[in-house]
Amino acid sequence: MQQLGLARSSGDQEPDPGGVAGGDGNSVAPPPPPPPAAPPKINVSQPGGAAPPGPPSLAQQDHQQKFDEEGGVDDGDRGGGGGGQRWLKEETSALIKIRNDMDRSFRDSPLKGPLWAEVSRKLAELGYQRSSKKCKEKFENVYKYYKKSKDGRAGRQDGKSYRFFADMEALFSGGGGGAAGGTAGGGGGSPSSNIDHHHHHHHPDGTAQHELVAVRGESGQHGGFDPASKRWPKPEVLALIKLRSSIEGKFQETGPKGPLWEEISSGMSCMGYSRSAKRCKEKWENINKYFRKTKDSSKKRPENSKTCPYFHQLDALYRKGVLG
DNA sequence: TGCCATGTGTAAGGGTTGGT
DNA sequence: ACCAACCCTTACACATGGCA
Repeated sequence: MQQLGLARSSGDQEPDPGGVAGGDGNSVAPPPPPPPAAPPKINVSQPGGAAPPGPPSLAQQDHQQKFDEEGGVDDGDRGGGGGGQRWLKEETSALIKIRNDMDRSFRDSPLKGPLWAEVSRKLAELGYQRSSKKCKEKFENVYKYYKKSKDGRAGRQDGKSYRFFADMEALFSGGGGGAAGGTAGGGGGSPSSNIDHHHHHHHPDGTAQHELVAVRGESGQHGGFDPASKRWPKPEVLALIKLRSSIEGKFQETGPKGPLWEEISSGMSCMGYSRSAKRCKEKWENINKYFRKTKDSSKKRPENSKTCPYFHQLDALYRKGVLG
């Protein structure tokens, strides 16, 4: 998740990405008025102001500072005074439930920031003060443990003993998302996108084509195609590369390129992928950008590198002179 | 005007660190 | 072992500026 560090350094505007959408964190989705009830905030594990782990780097310090400011003002992650960083069991369960209830929104919205602000707000209504960032972070960590347990990579032999396993299972295994609106499973937030939810893509606007794509568009690492997601599944990228390189000759000719991208878009459409000419062009530019970047920087790129999966395709095409 | 390169902001995945 | 917090990296969409 987080490129939090980076995001912070630049936008620091608040751990909360929602900033973009208009307001959260500092300004974004201002946390609602403090809940009537005083937060339980019993979790005090780090007396007297939880010292940041380890020697903070400059960036860290900066972050820490901002974070403190933030915490002090609106989100107050540490309740009444101090260091209460640890999440209570009930608190975590509440978080999971809220996230579960909002699953639909998480899947449909490309911007999660405001949604985490909403989660934070709902949590506050229950008396737990946690910033949107903390909610997001906590959920991601819970998800990591859940996934680890599920994969049997947990420390214990009985991986499924993770205390919140059941809660998470309810959310991801199909039973949960229910409350959120029908489609179970998928999950949308960050972590959930990682889960196998190929069959749950009934986007409100879901067209037959989307369904088709959902079936064929399984990207290796990111699961199925999600209409709500802008991400290009690997097969789709490969299709684009194939189409684009097949008419490279036309691109070499002078003249407007727009029609060519329209042609590619149509070709994509024939293959079951719905992408506008503009998107195709944009994606093409991006993958080439990454390709060049990767090629320039990583002379030591491992053959089986998982990143930039189309590296070899592009590399081969450039070598052959198909592209140029 | 269209293309291209570059910058920015955000999302997401994986991993690490240090305290409990 | 669990957990909170953080770091790093990749990927994407969108905006912008330079250039032919």
